[in-house]
Amino acid sequence: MGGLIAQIIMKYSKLADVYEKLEFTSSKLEKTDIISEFLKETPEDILKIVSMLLTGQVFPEWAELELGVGPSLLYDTISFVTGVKPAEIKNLLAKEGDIGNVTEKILKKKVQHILFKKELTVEQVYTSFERIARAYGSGSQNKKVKYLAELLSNASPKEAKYIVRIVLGELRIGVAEGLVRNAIAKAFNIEVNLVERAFMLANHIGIVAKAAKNGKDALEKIRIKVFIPIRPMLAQIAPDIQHVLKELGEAAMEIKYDGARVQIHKKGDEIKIYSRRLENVTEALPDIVKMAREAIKADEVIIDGETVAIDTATGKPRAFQEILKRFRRKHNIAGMLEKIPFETYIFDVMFVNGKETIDMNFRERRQVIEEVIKPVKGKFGTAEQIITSDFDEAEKFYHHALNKGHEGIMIKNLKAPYIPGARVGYMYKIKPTMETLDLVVIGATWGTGKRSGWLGSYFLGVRDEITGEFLPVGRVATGLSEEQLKELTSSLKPLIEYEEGQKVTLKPMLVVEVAYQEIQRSPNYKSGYALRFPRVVRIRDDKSSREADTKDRLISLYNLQATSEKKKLDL
DNA sequence: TGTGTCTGCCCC
DNA sequence: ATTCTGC
DNA sequence: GCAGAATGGGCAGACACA
Repeated sequence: MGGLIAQIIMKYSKLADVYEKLEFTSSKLEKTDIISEFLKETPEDILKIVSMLLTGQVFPEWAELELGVGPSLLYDTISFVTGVKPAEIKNLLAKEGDIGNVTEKILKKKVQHILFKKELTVEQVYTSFERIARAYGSGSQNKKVKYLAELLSNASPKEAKYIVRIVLGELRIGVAEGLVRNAIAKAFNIEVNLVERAFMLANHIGIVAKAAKNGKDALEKIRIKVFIPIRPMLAQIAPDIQHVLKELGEAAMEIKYDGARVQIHKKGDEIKIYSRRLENVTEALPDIVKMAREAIKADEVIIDGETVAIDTATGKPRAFQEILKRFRRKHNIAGMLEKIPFETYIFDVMFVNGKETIDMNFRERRQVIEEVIKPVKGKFGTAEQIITSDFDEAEKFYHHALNKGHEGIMIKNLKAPYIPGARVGYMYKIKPTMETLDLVVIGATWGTGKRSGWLGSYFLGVRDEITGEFLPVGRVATGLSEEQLKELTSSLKPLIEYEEGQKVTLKPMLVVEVAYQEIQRSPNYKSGYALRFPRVVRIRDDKSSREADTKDRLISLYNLQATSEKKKLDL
C-alpha cells in the first residue's frame, strides 16, 4: 500500500502544463489527443477530479457546492496576495483582457521571497476549492479570500493563472465537455456514443471517465435512476417552418411556452423537480409538486416540461420576470405562490416504472406521456400538440400559439430519441422575427478573452426629445463579427470621454440598429426599459444620433406590445 | 435593522 | 438566451 | 454541424456594513 501512495500524487504544475499546451493548440483533434494521453497516465484515484478540472469545472451541476467567489472577491484576493490594488487590477484587466494573464504577470514581477513554497498537488488545489465552497455565514467572504489567497501564494505564476481562470469559470483553453468526452472515448477505447450516453445520465464527466477506464461494462452500468437528473434535450433555432417541414416531413408541433424548464421525478409519493441546469428546485415549487402528484398516474417517472406563469384574470402568460420571482425562491414561498400561479406542460418522458424511454422515438414517447398524465385543467397537463406535414396547418398552429400569447412553436422529429443537447434534425424552435430600434452607443466595456483589445459590449441610449439626453436602455454585445468589433472599436476610440477599469464613457454619436424579442420594464436602466435578447443587426453609419429612436417611440412600442397581446386575447 | 453589492456552470 | 468562429 | 466562447436582462439569496 505504502508504495502506491507516492504514485497517486500528481503535481498541479503538470496539469497547468497541459492547460497551457491545450491553450496554444488550435486543432481539436490534437487537443483530444493531448487530453486522451493525459487521462491515460492519470491515476484512477484522481481521474474524477482531473477530468472535471480539464473542463474548467470544479463541481458537477447537481452538487449543492458553489465557490461563491466572483470577480469582486477574486480581485480582492489577488490584491491581498500581490499588494496591487483592485482598481489597478481592473485597469490591467481592461488592457490585457484576461484575469489569468494579469495574475500571472503580476506574480512574475513579484520578488519570490517565499523560498520554500509547497509544490501544489492536484488534490490540494481541489481540496482548497472545496474549503472555499464550504465557507458560509457571517465572515465567510473573508474566509474564502483567505483560503484562495493561501492557494495562490503557493502557486507558481503559471499555476495561478489557471486557478484564477477556473474560479471565474473562464478557463479559455478551447476545451469543455465535448472534447473531454471524445478524449475519454479515445483514451479508453470506447465508442463516443456510449461515453456521451453515460455522461447524459451521470452528469459528471469525472464519473464517466472513471467508469470508462474500467471498461465498457462499467460505463453501461450507468443507467437512468429516479432522483438523478438527466441532461435535457435542447432545440435548434430554425429560420422558418417551411425549412423544417421540408427536412422532417411529418412532424410534431407544440407550443413554445415562455417559462422555465422543469424535469420532474416521481417515485411513489416522493417528487423532486430539477431546473434546466439540473438544480433541485423542488422547495420553491410546492404547487407543481402537488399537481404532479395528482396528475401523474405511474408509480415511477421522469418527465420533462415547461412551467409558465399565467394571469388568472386574462388567461395570458405573464412576463418572464414573474417566473423568476418564484423559481429559485427560498423565503415566503407560500405567499408568492398565490400571486404567481404556475401552469406546467409536459412534453417528454425519459423513464417510466423501471424502464428507460429515451431510446423510444418521439411519437412513442408522446403516447407514453398521454398514458401517464391525467391532466389537471389549467394546472398540469401535456403540451398542446398537432402532428402534420402540411405547411398551412403548421402555419395555422403557429399563429394559434402566438395568439395565445406564447413565444412560438417547437417542431419535433417524430423519429428522434431523447438525446441531450441540441442537434440538427431533432427539435427546432420557431419564433417571430424581431423588431429593431436605432440606438446610440453611449458607452462600452473593454472585452475579454477573444475580444481582448476591442470594445466588447456597448451601452445603448434612446433619445429624449425634450432634454436632448440619451437615456440608457441596456447593452448589446452579440451580432457582431470580429471585423465589426474591430471597426466599432476604432470608430469609438476617438469618442472616449473617460475610462475607469473596463468601463468607457463615450460621446453619443454612433448609431446601431438593434433587434430584440421584447421590450421589458427595467429597474436597472434610467430609461425605465430594457431589451430582451438584444443583438446588433447593422451599424448605422448613415445615421446621426439625432436620428436615433426616441424614448417616446420606445414607450409606444412597449405599450403596443401589451395591447397587441390584449387584442390577441379578444380573438 | 435596513440597504447596497455581489453571485449564480441562475433562469431565459 | 443569441451570435460568431475554427475545425 | 459541432463545440466553444463571449456576451445580453433580471431575479432572489447571501453577505457586509452602516
